[in-house]
Amino acid sequence: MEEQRQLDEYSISDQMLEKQQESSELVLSKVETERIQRQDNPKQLPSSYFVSASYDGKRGKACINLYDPISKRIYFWHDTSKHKPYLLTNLSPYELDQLDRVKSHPGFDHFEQVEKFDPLLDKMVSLTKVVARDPLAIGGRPRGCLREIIPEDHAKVSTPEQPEAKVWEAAIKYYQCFIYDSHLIPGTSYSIKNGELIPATVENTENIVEKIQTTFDIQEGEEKAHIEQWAQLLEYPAPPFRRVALDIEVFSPIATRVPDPREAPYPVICACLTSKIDKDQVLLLKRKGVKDGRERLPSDASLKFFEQEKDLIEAIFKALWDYPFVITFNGDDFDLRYLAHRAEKLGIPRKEIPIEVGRRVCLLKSGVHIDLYKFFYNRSIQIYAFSNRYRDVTLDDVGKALIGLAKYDLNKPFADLSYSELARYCYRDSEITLKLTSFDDDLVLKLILVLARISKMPMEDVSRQGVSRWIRNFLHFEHRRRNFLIPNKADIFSLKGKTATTAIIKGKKYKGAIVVKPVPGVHFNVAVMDFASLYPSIIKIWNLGYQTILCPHEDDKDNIVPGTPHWICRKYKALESLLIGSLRDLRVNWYKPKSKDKTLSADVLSWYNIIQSALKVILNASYGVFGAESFDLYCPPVAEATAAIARHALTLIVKQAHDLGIEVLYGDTDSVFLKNPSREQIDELAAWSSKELKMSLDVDKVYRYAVFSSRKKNYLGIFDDGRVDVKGLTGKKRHIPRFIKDAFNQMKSRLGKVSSSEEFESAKRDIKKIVLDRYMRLKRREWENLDDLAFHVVLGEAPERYIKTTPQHVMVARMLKDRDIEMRAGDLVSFVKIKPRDMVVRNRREVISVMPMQLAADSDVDVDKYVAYLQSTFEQVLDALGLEFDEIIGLTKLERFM
DNA sequence: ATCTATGGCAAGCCGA
DNA sequence: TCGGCTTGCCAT
Repeated sequence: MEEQRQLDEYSISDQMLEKQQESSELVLSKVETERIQRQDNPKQLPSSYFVSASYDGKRGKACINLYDPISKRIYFWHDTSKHKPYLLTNLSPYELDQLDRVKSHPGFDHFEQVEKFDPLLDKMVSLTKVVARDPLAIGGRPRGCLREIIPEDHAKVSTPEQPEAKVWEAAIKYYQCFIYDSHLIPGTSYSIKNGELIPATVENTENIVEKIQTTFDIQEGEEKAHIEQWAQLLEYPAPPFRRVALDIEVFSPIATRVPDPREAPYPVICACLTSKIDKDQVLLLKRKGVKDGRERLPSDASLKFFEQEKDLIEAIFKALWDYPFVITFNGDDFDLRYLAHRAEKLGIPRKEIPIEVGRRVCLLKSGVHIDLYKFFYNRSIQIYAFSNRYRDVTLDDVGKALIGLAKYDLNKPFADLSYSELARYCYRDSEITLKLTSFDDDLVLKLILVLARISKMPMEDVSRQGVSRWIRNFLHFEHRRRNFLIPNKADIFSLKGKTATTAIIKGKKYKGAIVVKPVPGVHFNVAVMDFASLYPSIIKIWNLGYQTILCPHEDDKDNIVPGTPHWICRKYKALESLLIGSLRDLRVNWYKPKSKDKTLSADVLSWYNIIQSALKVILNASYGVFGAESFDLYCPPVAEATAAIARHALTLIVKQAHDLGIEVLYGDTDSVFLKNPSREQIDELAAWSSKELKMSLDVDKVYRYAVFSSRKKNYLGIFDDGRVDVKGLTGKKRHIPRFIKDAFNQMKSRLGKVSSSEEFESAKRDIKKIVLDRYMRLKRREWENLDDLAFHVVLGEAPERYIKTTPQHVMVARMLKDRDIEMRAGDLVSFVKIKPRDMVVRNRREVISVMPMQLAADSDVDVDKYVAYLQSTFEQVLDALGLEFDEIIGLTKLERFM
């Protein structure tokens, strides 16, 4: 059966390929029509991945995109049930009847009475479900939708003593609503049998889930059931993704300016489509006066010239119709948007354009578009999935950091490039884009797939939206599954919005973590113990959630969170606690250890590593979202309680360590640094933590020695193998000039070679030499390259938005603007420090002490400023080593006199 | 339209 | 001149 089906699929796709190859022009629409018909609502479909969802306005139905990993095609399935968009309201059908604009609303369908459990009020409530024919009738339009009409109109007809009309669940995207109500899980497989969608199961998965279950035998009831459900999702295999990466280049008369994609005023001059499986395509537009050039393309790419831009674009579109996954870097805002508008301008009919242009996104009509810029821009992804390995979210920087592939350097504008130079440049971009999805066994796409499963979101959304949306959506899913009313943000806040602690930082909502003052000096044999996943553990163990904190039960008011007046419910388990807690357990007790288990095959290891990093990303954000106003279940006391319990736990651990006779050198939030502890002491402390705090405290790392100054969040830790952890020191910050950073790194590697206190003396001598050498080179103005002295600071905002002060990098941006170089929020500004001088900047006289790199000369440099930087950078470490900067350089002054 | 949190350090601006 | 405030970058 299986084989037969495969053959059929392949023969169909082969035929199609041939057809397309026969004549590349005009046939497109015919072929496409045929294909779309075949793709649309097949009566039968073997197990295929639910990758995306949308609302089909023409049919008034939710539409699911299914990716068949065998034929490697996308198929569409439309909802066959009577599911419709709706909202909930406290008005009865009778009351709603009085509101003219409701029943006469063109999108209105009918009323239903429903019972839901309200987690805020802790009781069942009777509500009316107002069902509509299309989602826009519920909300989404600027005016005149039901979610606004109901409260507005009711206020007009009701008496003051009547309760006001409220609506719930009225701002949920329709396809999400459909996913929740139908219990569909994006990222997993479904087959179609006789037109109906059926969940698919994989036998092998079941076995592993069983194994996981036995690991968690200690857990009981609900918790265990959830662990099992998550495990089932996560163990489910991932398909091979058939994909193409696209990059285009557009002509621009002004070299520094990228044409506006909404206008699409100039021709597309080059496009590259890279898949590495099919033949890569380089498409070039013939233009007058352009040289061929000599640069060579990889032999597996095919080069094609077009006389007409329209033909070139149609060739791109052919691929966009064909591939189930299309990868771009900034395609939402540029490539796809430009192509769509340009195509329209050239008279290509709308229905032959494969792109759906949205306000902020560009989606594909027959596939999934992943814009890697959006994905890598996500701070949680940047920090927790890729440990800050890339700094700027540019193709060049991300490419260099993750796959070691940089963009081609261009030293002239596009207009001056030969065909081969242009092709090589564009091809490299598409190559980087593709490889960013394929490295480490398709890590990025699999990560997106796993996140789609957890969050219950389509792959497109999960790759574009932030972690707070992911968390919100799986909580929404759970609410619907249990017939819980999803509360309004305002209601949570008015009932449970007040925090009771004062933050140390001005302007913050509540008090955060503790940092233990470090013991300055050099300490040998330092063990760092930390709580595994502290905040998620607290949320789990203390049953935190908007429902359970400050609950309405009198007899729970004595169940107090230490350090706060808040109390916690004992009667119900909070959904947040349950879901975040079970994800935590799975990561800590299964996926994290398994991802390091050498007995597993490479495939399984890499898959487990993907899962554990997906969990890490979610868990690390899971506390913060409760303190984020943008989060739909915003509940500051939950965040506050989490932080308070963490302070409590850390304080107790520090005290307990002390009682066990261990010296605590330092601690931050969830960690304690222990000086030369014995095995027994470590075990005792860990045992005490499990018993008294119900949290596991493990040895995270051991330093051969650590160097502390008196500053918090500032230290060096040297591992046994000579690697050096540098935390918080100025020498590692990215805005510091390379000239200083280099010296700092020399010191760092020298410290890595020290293995005993006896060896310190010679290391100190070398370090003195390093510092002195830098100092002398500065004084003698002996730097190799002015760039080495550049500071690099990111503009947090647009230059004109700095009102209160004018920081140096902003001054630099303004100086550049006078020379027509525009700097925007997020740009990195590079400058050197100079002796103060008067200058006119933006028509104002200013005293400036900085100079943009573009304008600076060696003679401008204020050497003493750099000496001061050298001093402050090194003092953070010299302090602890018993060295003095002044002495190091003072010595030479004497010597010079002698 | 977009958005997890707070704590800590260094530098520089700017008004008292 | 001092000290509060703003800014950016980092730790967790």
